[in-house]
Amino acid sequence: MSTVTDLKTDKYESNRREAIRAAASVFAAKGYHGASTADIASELGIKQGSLYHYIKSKEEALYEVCLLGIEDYVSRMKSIAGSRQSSEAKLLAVVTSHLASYREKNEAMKVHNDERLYLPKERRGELKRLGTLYRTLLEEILQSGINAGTYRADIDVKFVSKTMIGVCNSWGHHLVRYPELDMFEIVQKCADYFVHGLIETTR
Amino acid sequence: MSTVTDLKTDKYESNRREAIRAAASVFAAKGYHGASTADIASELGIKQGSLYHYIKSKEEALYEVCLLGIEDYVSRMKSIAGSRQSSEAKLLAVVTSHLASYREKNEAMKVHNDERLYLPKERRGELKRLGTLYRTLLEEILQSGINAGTYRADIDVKFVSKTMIGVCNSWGHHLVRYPELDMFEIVQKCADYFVHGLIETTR
DNA sequence: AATAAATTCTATAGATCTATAGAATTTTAT
DNA sequence: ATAAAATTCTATAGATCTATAGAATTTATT
Repeated sequence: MSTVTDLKTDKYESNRREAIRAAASVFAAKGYHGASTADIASELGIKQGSLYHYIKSKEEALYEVCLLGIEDYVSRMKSIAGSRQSSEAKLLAVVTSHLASYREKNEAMKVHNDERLYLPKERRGELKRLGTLYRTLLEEILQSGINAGTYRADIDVKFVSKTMIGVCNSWGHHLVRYPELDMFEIVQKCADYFVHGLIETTR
Repeated sequence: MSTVTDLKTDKYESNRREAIRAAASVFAAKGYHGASTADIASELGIKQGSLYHYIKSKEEALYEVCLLGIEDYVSRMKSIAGSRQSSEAKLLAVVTSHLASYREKNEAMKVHNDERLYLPKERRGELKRLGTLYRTLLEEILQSGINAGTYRADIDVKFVSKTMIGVCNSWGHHLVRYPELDMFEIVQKCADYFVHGLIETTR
């Protein structure tokens, strides 16, 4: 009996997830305001009005997309941060995870970064919490690299972490827009560049 | 007589520029699709319909804003690239110019970066040309640094230039959003980080 | 097969929003 | 001061677009 109820619920939930993914795709392509609920419905092969069986409002859809975009990305960061590796290995893993996130669930990530500010402030609390958590964990990785003597003691970890996130998002956009780009090549170059910079040294 | 005509023309042109600037401000705050022509008119203190005395369409306004956003920014790059300084000095100047551009005409720059893809492709030719020119000039600066032995010979100049532009745009966004940020501090840190990276070296 | 529940559809109210036309007003030129 | 030109306004046609209500249809249960 409970099995029956669960099955029904599961189907609804799975349809709902489909709807959120369709919204992600449409928002990523046209922007939140440029996209219509008819576009989303059309992506799902249903009529505009039917969409409201799964979402309460267009804004709710945006919120769900943004959450989807950042959640698994933060959880990956958590497991990297908690792992036993060198700071350098962690950094490489972070960049890989960040760019892979764009490649795999690219639309939701993009929407999170480009459109979340269109949500009313009251609705951004959880997103902000997750974003800050992500950056804090990255800062800790950097700090431990400094403590280990691998990285320069005079770097501003907050500045560097924000810069790295900016770089990853920038390349993430390129990856979404140009599917022919080789993700691993970019990851490699980013990590190398983050660590060694431009300058010629005797290594 | 021609003076008279010129004066009139000048006034119209100056009003038109005002309208473009208002559009920049509104597009930056609400996004192209989220902003209405009524918003722009209201910023100017006129009625929605009156706006069309100065622009042919909302899309034309977006185009003009994007052009405004990138033009002077490219011309500054030209003069830096053509100047007689070391590659390192040029790089610092580029970052300064890029971020200052955000600080001064911040809205148009932001709109260029965030909204230009909403223009139909046919209308993006000139913008693309200017953007590519900018990147090419940056690549030349990097290459001359390599040739001079200052920078590592094994860096991918195209990759690095794109990354730098990404970083500048990312910090540009922060600068627009948080006016309390110290631009010169960020410029300094970016330049340092670009060149030296994270790694501890005996310098 | 009959009944209940879930899903989708149609139709629409009520707000937009862009662009235009022509009238009213303000500014400039004679 | 009068005429001409430029600017702004009002009003509106014609397209949107979101969200809802209730009917029709499909799917699941007994």
